[in-house]
Amino acid sequence: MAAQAPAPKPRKATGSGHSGLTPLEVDGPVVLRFAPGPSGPLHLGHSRAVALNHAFRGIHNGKLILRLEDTNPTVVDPAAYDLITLDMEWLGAKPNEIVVQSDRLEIYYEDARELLSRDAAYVCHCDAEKWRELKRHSTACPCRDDKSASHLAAFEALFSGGDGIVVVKTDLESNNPALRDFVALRVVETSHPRQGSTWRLWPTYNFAVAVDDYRLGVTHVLRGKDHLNNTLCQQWVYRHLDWGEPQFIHYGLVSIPDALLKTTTISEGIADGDYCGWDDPQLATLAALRRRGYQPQAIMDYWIAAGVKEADITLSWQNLEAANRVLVEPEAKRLFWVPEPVELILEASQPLEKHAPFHPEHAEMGERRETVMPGVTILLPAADMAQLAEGDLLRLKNLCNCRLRNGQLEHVSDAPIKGVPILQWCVAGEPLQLLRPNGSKVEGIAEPAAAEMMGEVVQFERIGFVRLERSQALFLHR
RNA sequence: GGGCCCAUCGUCCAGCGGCCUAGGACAUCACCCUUUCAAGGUGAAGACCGGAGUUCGAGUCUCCGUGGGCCUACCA
Repeated sequence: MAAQAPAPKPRKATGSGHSGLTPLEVDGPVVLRFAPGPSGPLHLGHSRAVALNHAFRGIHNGKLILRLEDTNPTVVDPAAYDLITLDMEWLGAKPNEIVVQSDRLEIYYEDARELLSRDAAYVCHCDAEKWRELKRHSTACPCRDDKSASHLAAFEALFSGGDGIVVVKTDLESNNPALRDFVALRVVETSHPRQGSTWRLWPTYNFAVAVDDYRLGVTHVLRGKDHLNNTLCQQWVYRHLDWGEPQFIHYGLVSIPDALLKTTTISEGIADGDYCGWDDPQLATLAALRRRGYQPQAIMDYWIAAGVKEADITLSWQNLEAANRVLVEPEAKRLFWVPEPVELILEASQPLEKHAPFHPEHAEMGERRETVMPGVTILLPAADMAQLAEGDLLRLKNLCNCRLRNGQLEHVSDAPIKGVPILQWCVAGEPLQLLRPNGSKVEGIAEPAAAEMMGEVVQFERIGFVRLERSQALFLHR
């Protein structure tokens, strides 16, 4: 309910600071929608729309519809319906209702008939190129004002065969070429993953969106600025049909550096073996971020902080990482991981005890204990060892101080000594390959405790946060 | 070519005519702390795209310029 405000205050500010969002102008219940095309799972770019719509649903105790826009049978990925739903749930934005456009074709047909009978649309049989060319010069095609034929009859004929499109009349004179007459329905013979070949007449984006937003009772259309002209087109449908309009709100475009977001390119890359799947850690799909250990809350918070300004913005990975670090740091267990290990024998007169806390500030999280016997082989990072020379002192972290002599480690003492280089080490452990988002891989050995933490986000000391998987550690961020 | 939208520190946000000698977060730099190069503490550096106007007064309003983005599909 939105009944808290006696009068809907236009441009109400105040909202900055808390959730950060300025509440919507409301007059009754709020219905929002997130409307992706099911051509693949969601990526980081989509998550902004999810975050904003979800946040406003929360503020106004409204309803959020997930609308799957699958009116182009040629680009539908049947798996995407479930993947998208799952991604939304992961983000904590489970929709109240899911609608699929291909289930609603008859609704679009009905509204198309109404448009035709009101002379607000026409059936056109012209060549596509020619029609476009005429439009470019603000001139009507012969079909547009052909009163001799029944456009309604021509429309019905399209169901059984033949070519033709249904066009919504707008203003051909408009000096904005993007707004002159637009196609509402066209023939697509390709079989649809959900509908098969039951239908051959499919609505286009602008028409289906206008119909659905109205028919589903959407009160606030919140979407990117790239839809500015689409909104103008869609408003023609509202006017032709005497429909009340929802409130249209546009936020600026986001540019996401170093990220491949184009669904078709990704799926090609998967097919070619460049990526292991939608969750390949090199990608910026939500599946990939989830797999690497990103917390949904970090992503949601990031977008809420960005708000709904109309200025275009650039995503800062660093800032997103910082938001995630805040969430992950208090929970992540610390672990040694020795990259590209070199082997050295430990010389000691008695067994040594390792006591390493899982978290330096949370003793209650326990510690890693290990008894190290004299004579065992210690694994140390090759890069660190390269810095040391014969006779140097070094400290095996949380264990003891050693002197490097004759290719061996000579136990010297146990208490830490100021100024002595501290190295991570392990005796034996889990071979774990570190996989960075740029695709690079480093072999290494993690201490045995890692075996019990599969699936968890942990912090490899001096490396950064990673999420553990079977034989891999997926790099999250520093 | 045409149209639409936008313009404050590196990034994101705040600022809605005087409270701004422009504030915050993250990033950066320095120092402190530290058996992690994480976290934490202290401090520093860092922006109103340009030009006209309106006004007693402009980051805040108007116009022009410049820059950027998007749309101009029988894609979504």
